[in-house]
Amino acid sequence: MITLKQLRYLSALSHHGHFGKAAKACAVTQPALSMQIQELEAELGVSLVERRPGEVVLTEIGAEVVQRAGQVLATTRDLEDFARHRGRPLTGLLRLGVIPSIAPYLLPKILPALQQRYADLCVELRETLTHVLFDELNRGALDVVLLALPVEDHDLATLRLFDDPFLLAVPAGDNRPDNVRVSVKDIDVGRLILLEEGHCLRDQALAFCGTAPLDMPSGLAASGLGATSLSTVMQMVANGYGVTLLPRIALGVEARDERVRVLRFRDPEPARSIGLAWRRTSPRKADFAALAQIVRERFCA
Amino acid sequence: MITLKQLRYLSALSHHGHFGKAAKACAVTQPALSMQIQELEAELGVSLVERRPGEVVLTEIGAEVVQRAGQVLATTRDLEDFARHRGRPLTGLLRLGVIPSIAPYLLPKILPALQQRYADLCVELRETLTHVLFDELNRGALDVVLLALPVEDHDLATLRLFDDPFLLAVPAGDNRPDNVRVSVKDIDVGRLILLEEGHCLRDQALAFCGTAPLDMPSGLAASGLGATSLSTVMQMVANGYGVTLLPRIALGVEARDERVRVLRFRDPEPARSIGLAWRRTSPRKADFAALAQIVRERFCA
DNA sequence: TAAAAATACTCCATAGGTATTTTAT
DNA sequence: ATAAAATACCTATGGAGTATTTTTA
Repeated sequence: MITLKQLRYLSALSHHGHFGKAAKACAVTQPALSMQIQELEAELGVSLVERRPGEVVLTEIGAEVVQRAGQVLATTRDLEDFARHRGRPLTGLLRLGVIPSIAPYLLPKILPALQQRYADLCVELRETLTHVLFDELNRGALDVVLLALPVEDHDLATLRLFDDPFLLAVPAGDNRPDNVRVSVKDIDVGRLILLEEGHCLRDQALAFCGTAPLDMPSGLAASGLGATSLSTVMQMVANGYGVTLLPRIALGVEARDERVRVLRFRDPEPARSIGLAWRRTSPRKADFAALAQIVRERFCA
Repeated sequence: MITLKQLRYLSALSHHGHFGKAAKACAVTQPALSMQIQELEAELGVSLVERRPGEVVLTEIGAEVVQRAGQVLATTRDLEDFARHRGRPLTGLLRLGVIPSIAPYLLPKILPALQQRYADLCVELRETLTHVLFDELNRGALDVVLLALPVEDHDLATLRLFDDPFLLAVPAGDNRPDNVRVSVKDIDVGRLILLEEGHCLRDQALAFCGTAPLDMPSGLAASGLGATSLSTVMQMVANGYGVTLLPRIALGVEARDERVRVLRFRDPEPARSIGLAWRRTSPRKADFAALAQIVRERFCA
C-alpha cells in the first residue's frame, strides 16, 4: 500500500536529484530514503528514477508520478491547514512569498502591523522571482504570494490589492523642466536601466515602453551587468548612467539620493497591479483576506 | 505526521457511520481504526467525529476534512492507476458503473467483445442510479460510468457515445394507425407510466412531455407503485395500464410482447445522449477511449 | 443489560539507523 | 580513488490483534 511518506521522499528526490541530499532534506538517512523509493517502485510496478552516476534523472513515468504526487501532497497540506486554522484566522505559520521589487517597500510597513494585530502568527518569508514563487506555491512550500498581477496560472486564485504607478527616475542633471509630466515616448530606451532577466518589473517596464524584450539594447542591463535590486539600478541612475522606471512604493526608500530626480508620467500613468496569489484549493482564504485588509489599510489611497 | 491510512479509515468511518463496520470494511479490528482516528484528531488538533450512542456523526470540521480526504485519496488512486496502467490500455481492473436504463441492453453486447479483445481486463460492474454513481466516481470507488448526458458535475469529464431516441410503447389494442409517426402532444400524460423517482429516464421523459416533475399525475408511478425496471413498466403497458417512453436500445429486449405496439415519434425524435463520465483527474483516459470505441462500433448507426 | 467505543497489553512488522559493499567514473 | 547508491543487519517505534473496561441508552 502506497504511503504519503513515499510520495514525500519521491518529491524531495525529484527536487534534489540526489538521494543523499533528498534524504537530508527529509531529515532521514540515505538508505532510509532509498528503501522507500524502491518500495514505491515495487508497489507501482514501474521504475521511477534512473540511477546514473553523478545524477538521478526521472523516467518519463517517474516525472508524471512526481507531478501527481505533488498534487496529493498539496491537497493533504491543504487538509491539514484547514483543520488547524479553522476559525482562527492568521494563527500559526504563514509562509509568504514576495517578489524583490515589492518586498523591501511593502514588508516594513505591514509586518509590524501583522505581528501586533495577530500575535499568534509566525510569518516565514521567501523573496525571489515570480516563477520560483509559483513553483513553490504549487508544491505547497508557500501558502501565499505577494506579486504583480496578472497571473496566468489557472491553479492559482488571486486578489488585487492596489495599483502601483511607475515614475521616471532620471539623473539630477537632466534638463527636463519640473512640474511637467513626462510621456512614455520621452524615454530614451537606449539609456533605460532595468533589473536583470526574470524580474517581472523588467518585463512590465519594457511592455510600457513598447519594446519587445528580445531586441532590447537597454544600457547596462544588456551588457551583462543586470542589476538584481532596485537599489543598484538607482545607484546607476544617480551616477548618470541612465534612467529607470521606479514603482511608486519604492519612492521613499530609493529616491532619497539628491543626484536623482523623479518625474511623474502623464495620465494615464503606467502602473502595475499588486496582488496576492494562492492555490485555488487552499483552505486559508480567510487568512489571505485578513492579510489583504492589512495591506490595503496602508497602501490604498 | 498525517498518513493516508488515517484518511482511508476516516473516509470509511464517514461512510459507515459506525466504528465497527468501518473497521470491517478496512479489514482491520475496531480498536485499530479507533486508534488511528484518535491519532488523526490529535494531529489536526480538532475533533472530527462525535461519538454518540448508536451513531457516529461528523462534526462540521470533520465533514470538511472528510471531503478533503476524499480528494487526497482519489488523487492518490489516480496516481496508482496511472503508474500501473501506463501504456497498456484496458488491463487489470476496470470498475464500471451503469445506470439501470442502459445496463441490460448495452452490456450484453459489449462485455463479450471487451473480454475477447482485452483478455487481461477484469470488469467490475455496478448498476444503480446516476447520483449514486457520481458519488462513487468522485470517491474513487468507480473508474468510469456509462450514463445519459448531460452531466453537470464539473469535476467530471464526459464523452458522448451515441444518441438513443425514445419510442412510444402503447398497448396492442391502441387504435392509432400504423405507419404514422406520433407526436409528443399525442401522449396522454395521465396514462404515462415511468420508472420511480431518481431514474434519469423518468426526468427526461417528463421533460420531453413538457411536464414539470412536481405536478406529475403519472398513473401507477404516481400512486406509489413506481417501477424499478423498464421490464416492469413494459409489463404494465402490455396489460393495458398505460403507455411509456421506451429507449430504442431497449427495443429488442423489452418490446417482444405481442400485446405491445411501439410507435416512432415525428422528427425531430426525442432522444437521450448516452455517454461516459470519469473524474477529470483520472489517468485512464486511454482506457475510456478504447471502451468508447467498443461501444460505438456496436451502437453508432 | 446490551451495544459500541475506548483502553490495556502484547506482539510483530517495518521504518530507520549504522556499517559495509557495490558500482561507475 | 572517490562519490553515490544499494545492501546487510540491528533496533525500536508503533500499528494491529485479543481481551477487557467504560459508557450510555
